[in-house]
Amino acid sequence: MPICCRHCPLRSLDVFEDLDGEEIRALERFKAGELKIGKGTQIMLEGASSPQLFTALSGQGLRHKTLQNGRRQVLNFVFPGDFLGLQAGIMGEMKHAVEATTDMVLCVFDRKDFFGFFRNHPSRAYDITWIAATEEHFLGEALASVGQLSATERMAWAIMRLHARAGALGMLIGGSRIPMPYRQQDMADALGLSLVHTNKTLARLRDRQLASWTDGHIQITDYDGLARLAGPEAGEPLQRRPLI
Amino acid sequence: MPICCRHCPLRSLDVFEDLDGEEIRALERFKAGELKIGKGTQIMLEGASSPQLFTALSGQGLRHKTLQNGRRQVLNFVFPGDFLGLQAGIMGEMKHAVEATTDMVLCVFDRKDFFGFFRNHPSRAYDITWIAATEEHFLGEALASVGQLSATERMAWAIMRLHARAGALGMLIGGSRIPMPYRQQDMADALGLSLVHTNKTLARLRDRQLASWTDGHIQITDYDGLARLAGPEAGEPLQRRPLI
DNA sequence: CGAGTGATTGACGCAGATCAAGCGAAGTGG
DNA sequence: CCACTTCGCTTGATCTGCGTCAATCACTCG
Repeated sequence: MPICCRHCPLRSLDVFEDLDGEEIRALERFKAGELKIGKGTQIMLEGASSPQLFTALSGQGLRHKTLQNGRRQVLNFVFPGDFLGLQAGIMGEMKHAVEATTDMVLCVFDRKDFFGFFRNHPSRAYDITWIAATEEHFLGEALASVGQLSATERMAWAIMRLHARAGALGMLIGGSRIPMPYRQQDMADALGLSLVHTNKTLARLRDRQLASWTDGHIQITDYDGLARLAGPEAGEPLQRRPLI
Repeated sequence: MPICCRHCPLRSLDVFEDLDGEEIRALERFKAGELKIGKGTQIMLEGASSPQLFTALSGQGLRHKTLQNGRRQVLNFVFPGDFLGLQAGIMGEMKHAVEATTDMVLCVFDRKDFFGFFRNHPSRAYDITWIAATEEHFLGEALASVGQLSATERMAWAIMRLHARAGALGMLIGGSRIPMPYRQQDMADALGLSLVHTNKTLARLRDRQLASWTDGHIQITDYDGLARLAGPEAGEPLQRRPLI
């Protein structure tokens, strides 16, 4: 019943690197199963040492961490193909929580097999390091955005990134409509803005005919205008990347 | 003339994991040389594919990225033991710049040997992934600080982190005096604050007898008070970590 | 001694936070 | 099936933390 990795619908996408037959078989041996979860489910808790690692196969979610003062920082949005739990696998404990915002299907791996897999498959180990380095790069960009851009620019940056990611996964509707199964509060917590100001910033983007967020989707109406606000880096297409 | 890894003065510190003789010899073979650079030198440029990777042996520096609008985000401060250039090694191109703020000595590795080293030494590969995951974790914390904390709290957080890092490396003077070879502008760019407000925030910390930054050093005068501002996570001691 | 760099301090203005109220859609339980 | 609650979005009014501008001071260096 679980999808065999060789028939994984994600792997046929251009963004994901190809693997040869032997490599795929190794992955299938590593794979422990598949998990369907409902929207709103907590996938991993902050501070927990999850016994399992996951790859998102379908659905969306978000990574976030909660501070002592009750405030919350959204670190990233989770899309299909994302590898979840690397910190638990490597460092022994999750440093942020992961939660599903739609129903999701996850590919499950056992943490106890992780080190062996890493050791016996150096190319996959390299891929995992690539993923960690890329995640690090993303957080650096996010930090620069939150630290140095205005609310409007941050929002444009976030929309550009979401557009690039959704585009690479073939999730865009009509080329410019991005699935957004999140609340404005989630976006606010991602960009370090208040909910109210997030709402008003979105209203301004709508008035300026740049993009509008309605009904669970963001519709981009002026890509170049957004890109000008967001800075050049935000528009770059995603690099081809490994899929574990 | 270069220090042999087996006599590396850093490795005898408690924060760094031990390696057995064979592992050390492998590191020595990977090591291409040593580099002394003067303060102010650019070690790696944003966007460049550095032919070399480094480990900081002594001195301090900073990682930063520059935005299109001319503003700058400092991602992290560089301390001895830090591995520099992972992104160039893995992703082919640095996503941020690294610059020395004091004279530094760097341990040099050739990028062309990197993949082979990674493949032939799975434990080292694991260590490198550990480093990437830890760096990711740090950036997540930094993002949460910049996104959700007030100027005073951010400053307290930064000082706590610097204290922990300097302490683990035995760089503290009298247990609470942290070497700070940076300008207030650097701290401002790290915390997403203006220079003026950074200065005023420091003045407030000084008035409240929490910490004072003078003469290239931060003196902590009320550790618990700072910790209360910064949040519990900031005070945690550093995990033991690999040294490449 | 003049020029440059970094720290410091005051005055002022604004982007964005906070407070408050209202709205529609979607439960939900009696 | 209809009150009643809850949740998320929207909008206006007000407040404030922090940015910006500007001037001064202390040091260092050629």
